[in-house]
Amino acid sequence: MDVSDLIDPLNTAQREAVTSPLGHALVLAGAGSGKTRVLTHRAAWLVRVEGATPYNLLAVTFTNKAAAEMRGRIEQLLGVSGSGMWVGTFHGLSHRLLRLHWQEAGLPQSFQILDSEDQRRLVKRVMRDLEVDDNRWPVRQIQGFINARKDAGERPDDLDGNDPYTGQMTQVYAAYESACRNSGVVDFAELMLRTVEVLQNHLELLGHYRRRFRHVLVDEFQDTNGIQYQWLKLLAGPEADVFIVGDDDQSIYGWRGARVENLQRFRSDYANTQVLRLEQNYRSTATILEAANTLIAKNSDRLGKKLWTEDEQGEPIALYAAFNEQDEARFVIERLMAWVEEQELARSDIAILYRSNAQSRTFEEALLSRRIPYRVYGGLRFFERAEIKDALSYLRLINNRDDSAALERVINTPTRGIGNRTIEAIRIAARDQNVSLWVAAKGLVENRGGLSARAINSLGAFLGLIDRLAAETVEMDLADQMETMIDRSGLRAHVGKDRSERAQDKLENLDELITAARNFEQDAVIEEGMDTLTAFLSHAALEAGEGQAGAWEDCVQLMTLHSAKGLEFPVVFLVGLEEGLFPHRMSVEEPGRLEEERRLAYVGVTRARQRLVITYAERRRLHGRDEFGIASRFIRELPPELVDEVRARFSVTGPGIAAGMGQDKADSSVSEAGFDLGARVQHSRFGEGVVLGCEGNGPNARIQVNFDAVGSKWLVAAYANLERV
DNA sequence: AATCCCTTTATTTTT
DNA sequence: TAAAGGGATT
Repeated sequence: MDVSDLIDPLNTAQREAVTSPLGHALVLAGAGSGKTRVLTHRAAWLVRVEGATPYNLLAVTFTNKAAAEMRGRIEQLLGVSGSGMWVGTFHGLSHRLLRLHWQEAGLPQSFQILDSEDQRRLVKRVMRDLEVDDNRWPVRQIQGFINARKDAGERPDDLDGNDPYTGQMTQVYAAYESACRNSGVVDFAELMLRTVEVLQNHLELLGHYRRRFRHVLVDEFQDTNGIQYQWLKLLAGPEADVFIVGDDDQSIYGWRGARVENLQRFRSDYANTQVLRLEQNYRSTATILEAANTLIAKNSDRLGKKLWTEDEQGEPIALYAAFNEQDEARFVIERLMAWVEEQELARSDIAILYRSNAQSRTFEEALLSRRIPYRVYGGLRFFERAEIKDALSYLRLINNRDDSAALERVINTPTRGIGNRTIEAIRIAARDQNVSLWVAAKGLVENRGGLSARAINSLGAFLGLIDRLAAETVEMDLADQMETMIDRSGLRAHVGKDRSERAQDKLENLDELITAARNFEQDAVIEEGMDTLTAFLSHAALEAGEGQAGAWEDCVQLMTLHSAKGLEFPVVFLVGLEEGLFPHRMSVEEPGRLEEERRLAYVGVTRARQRLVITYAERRRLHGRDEFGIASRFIRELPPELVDEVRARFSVTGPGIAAGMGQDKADSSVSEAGFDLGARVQHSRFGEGVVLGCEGNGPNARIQVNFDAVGSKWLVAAYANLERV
């Protein structure tokens, strides 16, 4: 049997992991050590050498993107495609299981999935019903509580609500649950919890899956939470071999319930776990790697791992202390422009990484003004847009009239004379009779009870419209159904009336949705027992799509450190390394959270392949006021000999006097040798220009001047003989 | 139903 | 600062 294609591309440690004897294995895989390759090759190895079939595999990850990549690579190695392999995200696989066993799970056959926004709205509505003051009890906080409880596997009955806080939270939790039940909807956490419960309560199902899944593989294990761990433990029965890959140093989601301890716990729960380490890094230069190692060594409680590379030393890490955030952006962009030109780098080879989203703005403005294409990751995703969710809500109602979350969303969108009072009356009726909003509304119309004739009319018209459209579109294919709903509900006209410049975008989004439906119908493999509409709605909730179109253009990449995990770039700018910003002020108090920030810095550093530039601003406009920043402790924790400081202040009188920029003239001081950034200067040969920046100090200081006539030039300050104009 | 004005708040995010 | 959400106003 020839397995050279599985084995040859691997190094010794990777090979040892891939070919390890059956049994449990924990692979501690450092950044850039080829963990996805190990995982996929292991899966293929199990089938091609150990006699497993794809049917015996369960492979789990966190994101749709990672799952798709994993599936693709495994299928490629096995030479099969479209197999019945269970490869997917925790939520996707749970969803699949619940669709197959909806009866055992106590769900309606066409149950729908609430995304976070739907969930928040529903929690809020429940709170109104219970008359819980949302000033004292912020909705988001309660939503967080509910999800945290579910992630820990706890139902309201499991909670001890003796103290007022837990008592109040639990009351809302319980009411929220019953609202979900009445509507036939589940939230993301519920997908996990309900799956665990079905398996616990139906041993025949559990036995079936345990007999099937002889080999369980899990990626990014450090990101698992309590319920996901339970889920795995259930599905991977005593007969199964479990192969997990993770990196405790890249655990950056503790704040949303991820438990790094699960790595340790796995080792003690699964006897004879073989622990393997992947420490050879194929991504970064020795300099970058050494910096990363030194930084992460400051954390305690590590499982221990030290990355090494055969790569060359590479360039030192550049550090730039900017005057303020604009100067920071200016520096980053000039530097990246120079590299794109000189080294013929693609713009997409360059990433600007920051701690928080708000920091992207300054960079966007600077990039925009120089007409450099860029792409910001994150933000609103396609299926999360308001007009898209409105359209989907009409379909949800067609699918299931009791979906109160959907009804509430569209009952007066577009406005059709059903105001707050009417909706409130429906809610009260629904609550009193413990029925869905749809049933309550129907009752009100039939009994003509308690509402003005006008309200009854409007409401009756709405109910009739939905019923009629449902009947008329039942035979249509999904895309036609979608189009009919968008048009006949009046949504398209409503969206088109939006007299902001966004109306056009929104209309295009609606068309895009119809196209998405058409493509889905053609391409998607639909689970047994699910109709196309249900499948599409689930797909929309589980896979919210990309944030921005236009990804094909060669763009500079802007994203948070969190979203950069798993990616790599030849050039990385790590910006805003100031105390209070990174590490964030909200994380510096507790040692545990500070360590997570440090891991985040580690993730950032290890994204870079060839060049890493770190910047911070000595002054930054934050929440409308000027804040003075000091360099992040993470900068000090890097080995100084690997860091090359690019000096922007070129005062000869010593450090500490920063030349101010534009906005704050009163505060700017100019040293004898120096010029303000932005100052107009005169050169004997090049004429007049504007000072853009400078590097170095003393006699070696170089000044960059953008001359009106000849453009930007670097000049040695000592010889330039610049005169202020 | 739309508009205005006030208050509040400002990490990280996938499913 | 600025954006978003809520309440009151028109």
